[in-house]
Amino acid sequence: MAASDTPSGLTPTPLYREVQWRITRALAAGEWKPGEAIPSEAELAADCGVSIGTIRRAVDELVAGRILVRQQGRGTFVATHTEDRTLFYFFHIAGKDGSREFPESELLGFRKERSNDGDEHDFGLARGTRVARVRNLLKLGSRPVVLDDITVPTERFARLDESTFRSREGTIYALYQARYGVNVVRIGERLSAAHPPADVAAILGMRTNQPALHIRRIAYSYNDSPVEYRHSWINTADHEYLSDLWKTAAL
Amino acid sequence: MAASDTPSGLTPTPLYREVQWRITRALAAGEWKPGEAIPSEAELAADCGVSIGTIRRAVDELVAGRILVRQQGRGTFVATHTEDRTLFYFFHIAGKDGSREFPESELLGFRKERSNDGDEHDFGLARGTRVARVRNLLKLGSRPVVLDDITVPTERFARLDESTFRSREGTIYALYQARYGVNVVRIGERLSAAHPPADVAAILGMRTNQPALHIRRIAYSYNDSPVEYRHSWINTADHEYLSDLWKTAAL
DNA sequence: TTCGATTTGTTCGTATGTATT
DNA sequence: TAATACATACGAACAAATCGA
Repeated sequence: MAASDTPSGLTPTPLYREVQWRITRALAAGEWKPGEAIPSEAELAADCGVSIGTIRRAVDELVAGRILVRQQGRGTFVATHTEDRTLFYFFHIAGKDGSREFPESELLGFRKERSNDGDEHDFGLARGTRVARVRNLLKLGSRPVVLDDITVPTERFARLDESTFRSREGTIYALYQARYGVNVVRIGERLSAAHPPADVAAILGMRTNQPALHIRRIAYSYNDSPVEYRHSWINTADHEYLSDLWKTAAL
Repeated sequence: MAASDTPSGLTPTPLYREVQWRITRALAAGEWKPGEAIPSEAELAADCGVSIGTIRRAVDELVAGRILVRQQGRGTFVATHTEDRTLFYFFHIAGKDGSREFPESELLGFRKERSNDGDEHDFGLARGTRVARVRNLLKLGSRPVVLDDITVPTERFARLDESTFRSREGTIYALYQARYGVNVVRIGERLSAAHPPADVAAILGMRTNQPALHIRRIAYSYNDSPVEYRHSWINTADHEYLSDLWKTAAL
């Protein structure tokens, strides 16, 4: 690999980071699809003209970032949105009794329109962008707990429509991944407490003078490019939001 | 290092993990104090009878878990509770305008007593344990935002008293670390929305029918041993709770 | 200021073990 | 069984940062 990017005077970028970049770019370009194996370490080493150790070092960080998954004897794979992964990294709601289950999903609304001042204010999304609006309810133990109002710019999602959403199997991010090649790898969330709007309260079986948890979420794909925006309302009568599930492996 | 722990039939524990264990035990035993350097990689390698590469592998995970900090040319150090670290890993409140500042702290109460049913229910802390109760207010921009009700078993904190708390410099975790050798390395938090109790509302300048963010926090030291329990109430009129500041380095 | 010793950071190479197909 | 792929471990060499003589 050409040791090109040395921004004059500064210390040169380590080889393993250049390799990491290269892999990330290939991932973003859809060169290897979710669920597929990427080339073996030996192959990558040959392609990049570096040692296997350097490849491992590059892949290590992508594995830590849950972008790739290694399996001894099989290969290294592009991470997919399985239920397990969702439950652990993208769904932070648990029962106050400690229960941790996968939610049922119910599509309540779908429409297409242009983004407005609210989107710009809440998420920094430029006004006038073509977006789809999705209202989705999540139930736990057959009771409504989370209401998601999703805004997704349609640019990266060709021919996104209601039936696609309604007939999907698995999670919404799995749909993005399988159908549109958009891979959500990280989310950022900002939480506050507030009284829910009347329509939301009605859906969640709350009164409007009861406190609810409100979340603004931005979902990112490779290279921290944002792909989806969400307002969530959560009835925390019997459930909680978990933060720092961490346990960074480090005993 | 003796390859002892091979639970019969299962794959043997990797060497680097045994080394990691050994380092963690030494840390927990206070062999190296926060801020101090641990022995050099070459030294550790000699002591443990393994190669430097294996030492690096062991230390890598501890660095990822923010238990150790490496500095090229200087050495590897036990992490300390600086303001920067606190702001990033243990204080998740930011202004809705995006501002991120270090809070002022004000001690509102201190007493010692025995733990009760509430502690057992909320945190699984055994009844009748000797604990200190600390009420601490955090202000942002000179306005009250977070009220912490802290419960800490006094077993690991010899001669903990109010004046120690009041006259401390820096954060509470820095106090634990500097004065009692107790190093908080990880926290787990559970969030919900609720109406604040009257006394809390008064302190935070809220009405009791306004929604507030409530957090149950458990702070852990090495080996996931819990050292402190906390109830926090947050006025989210102008502030939010940030989750997944992540950016796991993985571009 | 210079220099040398120390320490971590990067890269390479090799050998062997374990899991999968 | 054999081939493939990742996992572990060792060693060597040099680069870069730090610090004290």
